[in-house]
Amino acid sequence: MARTIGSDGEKTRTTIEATAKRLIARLGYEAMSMRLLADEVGVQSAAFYHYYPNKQELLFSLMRDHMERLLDAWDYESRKAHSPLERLSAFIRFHIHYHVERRDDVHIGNMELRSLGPENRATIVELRARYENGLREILDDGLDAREFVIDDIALTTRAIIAMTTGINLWFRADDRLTVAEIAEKYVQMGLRLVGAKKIETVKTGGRNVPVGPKIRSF
Amino acid sequence: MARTIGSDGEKTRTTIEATAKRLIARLGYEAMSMRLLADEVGVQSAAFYHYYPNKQELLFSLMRDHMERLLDAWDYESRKAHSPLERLSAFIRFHIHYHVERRDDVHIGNMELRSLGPENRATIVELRARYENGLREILDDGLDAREFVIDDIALTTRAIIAMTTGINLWFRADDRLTVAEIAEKYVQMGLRLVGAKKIETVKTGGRNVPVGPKIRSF
DNA sequence: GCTCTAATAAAACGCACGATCAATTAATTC
DNA sequence: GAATTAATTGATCGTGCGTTTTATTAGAGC
Repeated sequence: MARTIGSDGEKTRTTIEATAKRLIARLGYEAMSMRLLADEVGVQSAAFYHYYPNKQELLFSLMRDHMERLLDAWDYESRKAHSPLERLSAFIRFHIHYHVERRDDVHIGNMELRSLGPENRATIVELRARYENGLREILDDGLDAREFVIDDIALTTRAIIAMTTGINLWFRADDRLTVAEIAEKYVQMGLRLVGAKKIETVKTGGRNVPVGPKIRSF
Repeated sequence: MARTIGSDGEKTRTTIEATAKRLIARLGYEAMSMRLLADEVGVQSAAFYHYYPNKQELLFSLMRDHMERLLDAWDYESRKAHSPLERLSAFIRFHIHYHVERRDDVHIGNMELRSLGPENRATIVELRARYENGLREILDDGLDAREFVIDDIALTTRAIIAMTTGINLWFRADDRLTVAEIAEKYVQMGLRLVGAKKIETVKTGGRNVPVGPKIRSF
């Protein structure tokens, strides 16, 4: 046998990517063999090399695509909020929702940096830094506007990223809290961390809109 | 050749453990071959099996020993502090110092859970939960004593653990801040997170001793 | 100094790995 | 409907894996 009936390159490529994500997230890149991947996809292992030159390139492609989608999504989302306080809340909500809903991507992004070659690793590290800078800018602006009280912006940035990303380590869909509830609790913790107070909001047309006068912490 | 001059079981065992830690932390468990390990230790790969039944048992042993040392160390350290506020500060300081000074152990503990078999994994997960409970109890007590304002103890516990453990992702010894300075900044962030205020302390005989009356947040 | 045990070397086992190659068939194009 | 291109198989390559077996030597105990 050779080409199979109903075979479709685009479909196979998509299946390979989805399956690889699942397997790498569960087993780790090194532990996922090309034979297992091919089995799960339902093709011979040689078919893979029609789509990628090698295993490493697949990993890199998955990680880079994830980071680019993440940056695009935040870029789009960040336009909706304006004051530093709103923007920080929006960032935390966005980060949590995006990460919890893409566990495999995020897990691979966090665990498999070391499985990348030096050049590929550098590319991903740079994309991560760019994402982190999105948060850093918010804290900077909030400090300038005297809305936040922050001792060390770099550390606070990392602390907020770490504590929110950490949710994936324990969150299960059948947890006592929904993602949205968890996100709100983390927004509160984040606001505490930067010395701001939680503002009251109402849902208006699917958006959270602040109520009452702007609160300054001092 | 067989047994070599000056060979000493205890010394070889120690070298194997130290080398394995280094290699697993850098390359990952799956990516570290027994031949490389043996090469770095300076023996033939067969010699390893005089000390461990297999590769998996080595990993489990490293992870379990690390967790037991961690629990013992905190058990000892925790006796020194008394009020919830002091205890939380002590926990954060301890956690950061211990983790930054044992990067390889911690990295393996965080990254290689999935490389363990189901039973071994369960054992380590239980030890981790026990450690986390140490922090949870502090938050519980602080809430009971009205010293802390916490919305959700479970989440706050995880947030503090995540943000402090995250330091290892970026800290380098030649950073602009020393470990001690970083620890103090995280203590402040931790206290903010639980709605407490940082207490002034003086160094007295190597210990941090609070100054002035106890501060209540309400 | 002999005996016993601890610590290793050297070689090899069977297997699974990532990757390649030639052959073959389905789908597409003209 | 022939020619071309896309998609895949099946077999195989060389390599490196974790582990085992056997033999051998160094050190410890009496």
